[in-house]
Parts: sequence; structure tokens; C-alpha cells
Amino acid sequence: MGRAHPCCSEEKKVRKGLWSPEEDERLASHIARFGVSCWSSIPELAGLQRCGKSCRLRWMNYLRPDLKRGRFSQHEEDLIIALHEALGNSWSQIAARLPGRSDNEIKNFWNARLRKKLRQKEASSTAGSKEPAASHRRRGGGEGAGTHPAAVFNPLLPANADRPCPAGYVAGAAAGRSSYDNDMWATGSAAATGGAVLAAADVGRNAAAAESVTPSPTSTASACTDAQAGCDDEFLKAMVDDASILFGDFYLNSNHDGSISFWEGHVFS
DNA sequence: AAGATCAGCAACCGCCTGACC
DNA sequence: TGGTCAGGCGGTTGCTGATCT
Repeated sequence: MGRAHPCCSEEKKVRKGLWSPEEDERLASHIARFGVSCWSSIPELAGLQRCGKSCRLRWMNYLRPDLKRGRFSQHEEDLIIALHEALGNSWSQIAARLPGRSDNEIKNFWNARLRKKLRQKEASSTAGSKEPAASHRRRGGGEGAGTHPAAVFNPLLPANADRPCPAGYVAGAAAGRSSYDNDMWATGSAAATGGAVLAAADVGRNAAAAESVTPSPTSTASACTDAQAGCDDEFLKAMVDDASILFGDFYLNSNHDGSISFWEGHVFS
């Protein structure tokens, strides 16, 4: 059993469960104004009855302005598979290489996928040619959490190009040309940390792993055809196709116009 | 039309690690 | 040097809504 975080202790009255739009707004506006200095103090300063961890999680996984939402494109999917092969369950590291995706989002995606795959494997090994009936099910092409109550508040609105990037906010990766871009906070000042490189010794192995990935032509319809996902896909495709981009000394930086720059030779810790 | 089933997702939990005292 | 604390991460759970029967 780990120590209970003081901020999460039962003595303090902390709310749990889904975030309301009001809470989202409070948190987002507080971070926009003051940045992130100390998560544990943010709830009090922002007037929230949440623990700091919860605030951090909400920000990282939902409110961050550089997050894009919606279905994963085929190339993103391929990239995740390649990265997972190379990095294992290091979701944060994988997320750092995927523009606009949170580790939680990737983790959820992978787990859902993996579950399905395992089920299929199990079914095929035990029942021979019998295909699992569940896999044919498809949901409507909705936008991720579009109908979720917690998604009502969009911290990116109203669009304001002068809106300062939160001081403590560091863009996880390059902002892609998602449909959110029009509302995207100015990201120019945010130092991109995405694309942290692997240890040199690992590059060969990882490159091999990446190259071993063969995108399945039969996999589910590529969201690349989606207007929204439309894409980073050129970039993502390059990452999948070219392991040197994926695992070499590159990192990404988002530009105001949504284009992506490569910064060669920069090594991150 | 209604209940069952399933996928997707948000958020919590517990643990680890590094910074600070 | 050891203890405490906050931040961060991965695993897991539970809710919601879409789809199927």
C-alpha cells in the first residue's frame, strides 16, 4: 500500500467522479492565467474541491489545448503498434511521440485493441475457424467524447490568438492540423518535448521494430479519410515509414500555421 | 420497443521516483 | 542520510451511449 497523498486524504472534502463544465472552466482559466506551478495548490487557488492529482489528470488528458480528439487514424494506429513494440507499456513515452494524443488516450486505445486481439486469438485457437462475433460491431462514427457531459466545456473557446500559453504548460508534441486548430492557443512559446529520443543503443533495435510493422490492409477503415483526422497523417506516415524519424535525433515543434518543424540533433533527457 | 451486450472513455488507485528539508 | 512530499506513470474500474437481438 502506498502512502495516501495528503491532497487526496479523506479528511479533505474532495469531489470525485466526472468533471462538470464549471470545474473545467475554473481549472482551464486558472492555468491559462497563472500556469502550473504546484498542482497541489491549484485546487485551492482555482476554487475547486478536487485533489491536485485529479486536476493534473484532467488537464493532461482533457483540457490541454494541444490535444486533438477523435478516432485514431490508421497511421497513428501503426505508429502506436511500432512504438509499443519498441517501448512496451511506456504510454507516456509513446504519447510524447504522437502529436496531440495523451498517454491515457493511447493506453485506452491499446487496451481496447489488445483485448480484442487476445479474444480473437483465444477464439481462433480454441474454436478453429470460428470468428468472434463481437468484432464486427461498429459504433457510429462519433467524435470521441462528443456527447459526454464532461465534454461540454471547450477550454479552447473563444478563440483568442493572444491568449497566453500557460507558463507551466509544455506542449507534449507538435500540434497537428486538427479541427481544433482554429481555436488552438498560441503554441509557439511552448517548448515541445515530444519526440524525446531513445538511448543510442536502443535505436537499432527500435528501428528494426518499427520497420517490422506492416500496416494491415484489412484493418478497420482508416480515419485518414476523416475530415478531421485528415491529417497529421502525412507526418505520421513518414514516422512509420522512416524509422530514422521515429527514433532518431529529432523532435517536433509546432508552428502557428500548423506545420511541423524538425529539429535535428537535439537530444533530450 | 426494450433489454442485453459491447466499445470507448474518463477518472481513480496504488506505486515509484526525485526533490527538498 | 533518511524521511517526507509532490509529481508522474501504468493499471484498472466503472459509467455512458451505441448497437444488436
